[in-house]
Amino acid sequence: MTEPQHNAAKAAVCSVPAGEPTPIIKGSHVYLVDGSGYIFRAFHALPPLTRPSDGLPVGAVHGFCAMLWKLLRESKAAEAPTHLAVIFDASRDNYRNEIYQAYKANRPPAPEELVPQFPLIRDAVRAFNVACLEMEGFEADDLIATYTRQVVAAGGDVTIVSSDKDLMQLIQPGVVMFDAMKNKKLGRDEVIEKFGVPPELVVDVQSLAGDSVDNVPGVPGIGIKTAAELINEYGDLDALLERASEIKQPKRRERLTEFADQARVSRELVRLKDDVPGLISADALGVQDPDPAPLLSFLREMEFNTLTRRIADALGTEPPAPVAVSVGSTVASKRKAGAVSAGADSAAGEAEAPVAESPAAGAELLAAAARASFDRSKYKTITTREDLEAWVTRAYETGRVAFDTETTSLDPMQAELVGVSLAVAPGEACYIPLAHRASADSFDFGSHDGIEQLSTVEALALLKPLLEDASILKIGQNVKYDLNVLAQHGIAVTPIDDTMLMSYALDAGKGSHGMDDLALRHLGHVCMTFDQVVATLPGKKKSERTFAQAPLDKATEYAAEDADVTLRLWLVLKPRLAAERVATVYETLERPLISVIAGMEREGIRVDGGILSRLSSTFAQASARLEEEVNGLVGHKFNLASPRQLGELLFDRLQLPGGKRTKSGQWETRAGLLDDLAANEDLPDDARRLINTMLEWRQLTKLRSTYTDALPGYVHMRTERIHTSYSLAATTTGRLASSEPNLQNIPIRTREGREIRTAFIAEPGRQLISADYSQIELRVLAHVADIPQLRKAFDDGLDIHAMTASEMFGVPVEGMPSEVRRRAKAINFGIIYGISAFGLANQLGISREEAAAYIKTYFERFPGIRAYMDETKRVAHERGFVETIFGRRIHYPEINTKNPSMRGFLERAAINAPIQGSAADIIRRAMARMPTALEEAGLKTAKMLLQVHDELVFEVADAEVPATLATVKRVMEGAALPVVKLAVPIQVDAKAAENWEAAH
DNA sequence: ATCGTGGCATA
DNA sequence: GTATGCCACGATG
Repeated sequence: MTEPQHNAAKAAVCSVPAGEPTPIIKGSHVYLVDGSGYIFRAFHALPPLTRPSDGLPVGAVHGFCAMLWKLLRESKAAEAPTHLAVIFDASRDNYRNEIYQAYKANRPPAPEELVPQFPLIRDAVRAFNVACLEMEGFEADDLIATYTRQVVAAGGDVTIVSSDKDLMQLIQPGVVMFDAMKNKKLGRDEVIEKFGVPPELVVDVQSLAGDSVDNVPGVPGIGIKTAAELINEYGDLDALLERASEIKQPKRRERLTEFADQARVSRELVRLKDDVPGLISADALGVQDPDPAPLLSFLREMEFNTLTRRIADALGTEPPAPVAVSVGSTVASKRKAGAVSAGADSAAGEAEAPVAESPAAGAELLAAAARASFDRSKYKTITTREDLEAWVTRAYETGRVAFDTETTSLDPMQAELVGVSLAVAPGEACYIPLAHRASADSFDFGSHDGIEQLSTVEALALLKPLLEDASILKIGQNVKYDLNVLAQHGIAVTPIDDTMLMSYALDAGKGSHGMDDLALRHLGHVCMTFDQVVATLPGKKKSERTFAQAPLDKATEYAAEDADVTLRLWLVLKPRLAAERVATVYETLERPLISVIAGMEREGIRVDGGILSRLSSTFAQASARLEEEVNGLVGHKFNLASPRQLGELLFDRLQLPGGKRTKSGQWETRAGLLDDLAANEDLPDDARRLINTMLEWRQLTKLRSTYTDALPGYVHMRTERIHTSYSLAATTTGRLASSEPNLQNIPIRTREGREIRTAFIAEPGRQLISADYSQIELRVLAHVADIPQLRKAFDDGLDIHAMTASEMFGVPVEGMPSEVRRRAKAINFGIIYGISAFGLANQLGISREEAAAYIKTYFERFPGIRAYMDETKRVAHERGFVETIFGRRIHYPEINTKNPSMRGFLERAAINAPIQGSAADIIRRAMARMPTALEEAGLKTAKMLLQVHDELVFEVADAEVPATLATVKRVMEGAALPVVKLAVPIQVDAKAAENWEAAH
C-alpha cells in the first residue's frame, strides 16, 4: 500500500499546555484519551443533562470534565499521568476511505443533542490545560498508535483511555487500556477473552471477522469465534490465506479463497497507522497544573455547580460567582413575554442586580415567591373559550404549567372528569369546571342544570395540544392519577414532573409526600380540605357527595389552590434535587416510571370469576365444617374470627400453658404461637385438635375473605379486568406498593392459596409471562458487602443457602439434611433484615442463646457482613440517612433516639434499606426501559401488567412469546448497567403459561 | 362511620 | 429481624 500523498499537506490541529517540554523517560506515564470515543460512550451511557439557564445539552461535556479531573487528580500516585493528551477524530473522512470507499459508511450522523457538545468538549480540554490533538486525514486511533510506539520506544508506560476494540491491538507490555465509563482496566487477558487471541493477533482476527459498525468487510460468514480459531491454528492471516486450500470445511475454504483480497484490504483498514507524520513531540504533552481562572469560569459557564465547587476546593480557590439563573428552562427573555406575579417577577429583576452570592440564590428568590401568602379569592373560574385560550397562551409563555384534575372518584379507572385546574405562577391559578351538576341524581348531562361551564369536549380540545406539547412541562402532584384520567379522554400528557416523587427522592423517611403535608412543611400553608368543599351539600351520606356537585365558587378555591400549591412546591423542590444530589434518582428511578406504571394500571389483568367463585364455595364449605367441629369441641358458640375470644378460651378457660400477651394485654393467638402450642405432646388431644382446626379455619377464611370473595368486586365493568393501583411513594425503601386490590400478596405458599393464582389468566390466544429475579437481595448483599464466598457461590450458580450451611456448620452440601439448610436460609434472610438473636430464635423456634451462637459463627465465617452492617449503622447515625447503590436516600431522622428498642429497630431498618432499596431500584430501572425495549424488539402485543417486588408479569400473544421471554430476561438482567456492574451475575427466571400459577 | 388491634398474605 | 395492604373484630364517635 502506497503512502497517501496528501498527508504531509494536512496539518495537525493541536494545542498543548504552556510550559517547558517534559522529556519522556523510563517511568513516564503517558495517558492518551480517545476523546471522540469517549464522547459517544458518555452520551449514550450517562443520563441526559441540560444547562439550566437555556436547556443546552451538556451531559457528555459534564461526563468528560468529571473524567478528565479524575484522571488528573484521583489516579493512584503510582499510576498518575506525567503526560496526557486528548485526541479527537478530525473529520469523517480519512485515508481509509481511499482504500475502501464504504469504510464507516454505515455510521449514522451524530445525534442532534450531541452536535453542539463537540466544540464544548474541545474547549473543556483547553480549560484543563491539557493537550488537545487531532489531524486531518487520520483517526484518533492512528495518532494514539503513533504516540504509543514512540513512548514505548523511549521506555515510558502508556494508558489508553478508551474502550474501543480497535485500539486493543496496541496492548503490549507497558501499554494498557482503561475504560473510563466502567472504571476498568483492559489488558492482555481481557483482549484474549474478547478476541480469543492475544493483542498482536487482533488485527488478523478483525481482518477476517470484519466489523459491521465500521463497515469493514472481512470474510462473509466468518465471525470472531471462527476467525480466532483459524488464526490460532495457522498462526497469522498470511499463513492462513496461503494455506486456505488445506481447510477441511468446504464452505469455509471457498469463502477464504474467494475473499482473500477482501481480507487483506480489511487488514489495512483495521491496522492502526503508527507512523503518522508531522505530530508534535510527545515531550510537549507533559501534565501542567491547570490555571484556575479559565478552568473555573468554563465550568461555571456550563453551570456544573457541584463540579465547579469541587474543583475550586481542590485548587484552593473560591469558585467564581454563578450566573444568576431561574429554576427550570425558562429564560429571562421568556419571562418578559407575559405578566408574571410580583414574586416571580422580582426574582427575574434580581438578575440584573449585583451577582448573587450562592448558586442557589436565584432559586431561593423563587422559592420565597412560592412561600408568599395564598389568596383564594384571586383564583379564576374559566367558563369561556376565550378565557381558556388566554390561560393556555400564558402556559406557553412560561414554558411550564401545574395542573390538577378534579373527578368523581379516587380510582382513576372509575373516575369521571369534573374539571381541570391550572397554575402558571405562584398565586396565579384557575379552575375550568366541565361536568358540574346540581344534584347527585341529576341525569341532565346536556345542560348540567344550567350551570355555566365549558363542555368537556371543547375544553379538552383546547388543552390537549398544551398537555401533549413536548416543550411545555406539566407539573402535577401524584400526576399518575391525572395521566390515567386524561388517558380515558385520549390525552397523553408529556413531559411531566411530579412534586410527590420529587419529595420522595429528596425526603424518603421524613414523612408523607401527600400534598397537604408538603404544603404545610414547605409552604407553611394549610390546604383546603375536600370536606370544606362538599360540606354544604345536601347529599345524605358523605360517601355519596362528589366534586361534581360542588358549587363553582368553592370548587374553584379548592381546585385552583391544588394547582397553585403544586406549582409552588415544584419551585421549592426542583432546585433541591440537584443541590442534594438526588436529581439522577428522580430522573432515572422516579420520573420515567410514572407513565410506565400508569400504563400497567390501565392495562389491568384478566381474572376468571368462575374459578374464584368455585374456590370460594369450596373454602366456605370446608370452613363451615371446621367451624362446627370447633363449636363441638368448645361446647358453646363463640366467634372464631375474634382473636380475643380465642385467647380467652385457650388461656383463661382451658388454662393452656405457654400463653403470651400482646402489648395491649390481649392473649396472643397468631399462627406461629398456635403451631408451637399444638406441638406440645403434653396437651390433651382435644385441645390440640381444637388448635389445629382453628388454624385450618383461619387459613381458609382468610383466603376467602381477602381473595376469592373480594377480587371479583374489583373487576372493571368495561374492561372486565382487575386494575390495581401502584403507589410509587408509599414505602421508604423504593419498593412499590399495590392496593385496591393489593396484587402483591396473592397467595403462593400453600396448595390451597396457590390455586387462587390459576384465576389470573391471559386472554385467548395470549399467554402470561412471569419473570423473576433469583435471590436478588442476597446478590445485592454479596455485592455491597463484598463477600468472597457469596460472590463465588453466585458465580458458580450454587445453592446459596446450602453453601452458607456448609460454610457455617462444616457439613458437605452433598446429602445435607434439609433442617440444616433451612436454618442457614433463615439466617441469610435474617442478615438481610438486620438480624437479632431474638428474631432468629423466634423464626427458628430455638433458644436465644442458640440463635446468638449461630450469628456469632456466621460473622466469623463472613466477617465482611459484620463490617458492612457496622459501617451502615455508623453512616445512618452520622448522616441520618443511608443510600442504595444508585444513590436513593432513605432517611432515619430518629435513629439517634435514646430509646434502645426503637433505636435497634431503626438500625435494623437502616441495614435492610440499602439492600431492599437497591433491589427495588434495579427492577425500577428494568421497568422504565421495558416498554421501549419491547417496542424496539418489534413486539407489538407484549404488555407489562404487574410488579411483585422481584417479579414482573406480562401478557403477550402466543406468537411473540419466545421473543418476549428473551427481551424481558435481557432487560431485567441488564437493568443495573451501565451505572453499576454488580460483582455477581443477576439471574432472571422467566416462564410463559396460560395462568399465573403455571407461569410462576 | 371511623379507628386501633391482631392476624396474615406477599417479597 | 425488613418492607407492605387488607381482613374482621370491637370500641369509639
